[in-house]
Amino acid sequence: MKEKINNLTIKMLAGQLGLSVSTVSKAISDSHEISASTKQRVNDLVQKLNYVPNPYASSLRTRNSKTIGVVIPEVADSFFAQAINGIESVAQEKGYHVLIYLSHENFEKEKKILKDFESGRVDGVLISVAKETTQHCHIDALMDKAVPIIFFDRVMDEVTTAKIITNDCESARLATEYLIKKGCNRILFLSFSHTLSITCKRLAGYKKALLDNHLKYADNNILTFSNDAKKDYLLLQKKLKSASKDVGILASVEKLALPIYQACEDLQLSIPEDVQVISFSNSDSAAFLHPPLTTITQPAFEIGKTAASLLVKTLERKNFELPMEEIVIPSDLIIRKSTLP
Amino acid sequence: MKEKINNLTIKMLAGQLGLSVSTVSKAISDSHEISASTKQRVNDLVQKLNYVPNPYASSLRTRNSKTIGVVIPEVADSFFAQAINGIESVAQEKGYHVLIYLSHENFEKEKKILKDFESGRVDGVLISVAKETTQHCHIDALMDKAVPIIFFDRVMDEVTTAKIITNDCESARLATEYLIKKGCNRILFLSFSHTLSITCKRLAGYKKALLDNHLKYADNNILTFSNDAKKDYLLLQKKLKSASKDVGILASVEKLALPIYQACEDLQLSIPEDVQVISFSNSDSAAFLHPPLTTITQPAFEIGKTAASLLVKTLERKNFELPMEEIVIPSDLIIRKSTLP
DNA sequence: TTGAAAGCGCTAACAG
DNA sequence: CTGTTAGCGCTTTCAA
Repeated sequence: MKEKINNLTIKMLAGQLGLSVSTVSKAISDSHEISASTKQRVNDLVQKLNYVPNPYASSLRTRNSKTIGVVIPEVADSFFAQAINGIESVAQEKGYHVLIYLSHENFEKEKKILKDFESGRVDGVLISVAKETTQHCHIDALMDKAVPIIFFDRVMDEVTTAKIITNDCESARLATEYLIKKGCNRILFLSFSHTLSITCKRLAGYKKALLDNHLKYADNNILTFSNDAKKDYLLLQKKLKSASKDVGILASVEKLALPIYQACEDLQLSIPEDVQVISFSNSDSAAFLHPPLTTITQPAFEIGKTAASLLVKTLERKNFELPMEEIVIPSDLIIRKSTLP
Repeated sequence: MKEKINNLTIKMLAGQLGLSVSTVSKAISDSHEISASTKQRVNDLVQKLNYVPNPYASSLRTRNSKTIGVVIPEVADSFFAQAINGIESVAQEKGYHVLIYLSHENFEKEKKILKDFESGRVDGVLISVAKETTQHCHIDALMDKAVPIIFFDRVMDEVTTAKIITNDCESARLATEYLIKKGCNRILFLSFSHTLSITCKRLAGYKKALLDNHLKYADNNILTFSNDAKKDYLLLQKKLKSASKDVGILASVEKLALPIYQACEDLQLSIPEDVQVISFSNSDSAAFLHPPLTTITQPAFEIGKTAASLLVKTLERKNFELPMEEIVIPSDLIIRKSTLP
């Protein structure tokens, strides 16, 4: 293996220029203490020798890393992909670095990740919690170390910090009502967690719509998916088989949509004639499914961007107080052909 | 803002235990020089006080960061999402951290990102180059600083280093031949770059299939998309309109597939009767498009995982030589209904 | 406007 | 087996 090259240091620059280390340091950070001509000389040499400062030495000294930690359950979901885009857009603009971690919906992994953040590796954290996460000790521990942490999408109500979310309850209510108006008298709600903030709120919206429209709520219309794709699929099939006419489905997350299409195909049920479907989804291909899927589409990029902006603001300004409440960016109900005209 | 808490240091631990700093340091890293009983005492206190070492101090001293840099053009593409998953899986296992950067297909951004890597921020780099990237000065500069860099998917032939790719040429050849066998006598090749390794190789495979099957190659069957979605779409429509019967399309990247469906819908062309379609795609929803899309599906997770494993191996073992050639992991041609039976 | 010196928290010779 | 010491490369008083 190639030997690691002896990297350029400020000390070497100082040597070449006949200046002191501190002067060079100040010149590089464009301090007002330094004369224009010295800055010029320093910067010329920096350019010429292609000097790149060691960020870790700087971090050690200044106690900040210009790095934010992003913790998400998975990447292979359009929502999170777009949210990362939003986060990255502000990171790139503001000169921050993005460390990414996947919890894979697992609480222990999430804990381990946050534990590491107590080291000072990151200046702040953006998190969308795992499905399994019901406690917040790991988050509290981090906050105790004064590491700002902002939730996005999947939040914990019990923790007092900024939360960037969409109008989960209201958009689920709207979608459910839409299904009712289109003639569904039985509506299945597909979920994949009892505890996640987003599924609770979306379920609440679903319930509210039923109530508003004088339909009775029944537990057996709620399907909670496990992680066992096969088992989940069979459950869905069973429900669909036993359902009468005029059934609707509201899928509370993107990945639940495709199994519905699969099940309908296998059972020879046609969408939307036999079953109408609406799903939370940010996937581009929703419009090209057969039939095109009516979706609740979340402002994923915006959510990521807003969360990151807020975090960076908190980090930059000594006096900026992290707003402790929720910021809600509404979703869109996009009507396509999986619901009746 | 909350004041930053005075973090625990090895020095404080040493003080409490009546040991020297170096003993504690060695105990924590489980050095053989330290007695079991001392290790026990140290670890108990570490546990009790919840000590987390400062990674940047350690990095500064050891000159490595346990961090890898990942540079990709975008995240909102199933291939890259899955590749990140693969990368993260080995990072998590091996205790590495993943810094992620998006080039947005832009050469200047990519250059800036790699330039920063010269600082020692990362121990190694995994990159899939931007569409605009045709030079490799930025990569050479990094390699000169002995930072291992491995290409995945989109490589540069001119650079001598490890490259993890799929069998681009062969799978495109296979797909093209499949279209020919199914009766296409004119096949459009949709590309979005003249220069990218993957598009060149896929085009070569396409050409080879034509040659093997005594079809003549025509430049006007090659559609190169710009970034102007509207213009691209009109171009595609125009081509499709002017095409006779028995036309096939091979889309060389995932994001080109949906516009084809859109265009066929708008022009009232039916797939696969009027036009047969095959696309490179890793999207789950391919199977649920209307009609289900025949795809060349790349081993995205595997590619990411292999690239990351190789990088980590290079980093861990002083004597491990980065293999300088290509590792090819084949793609699958998954036949669905966008091609004739 | 510049420089000397101390030190961020950790590791690694080296000595004991 | 444990301790002393000298930095890693940078920033930051403080003094000149």
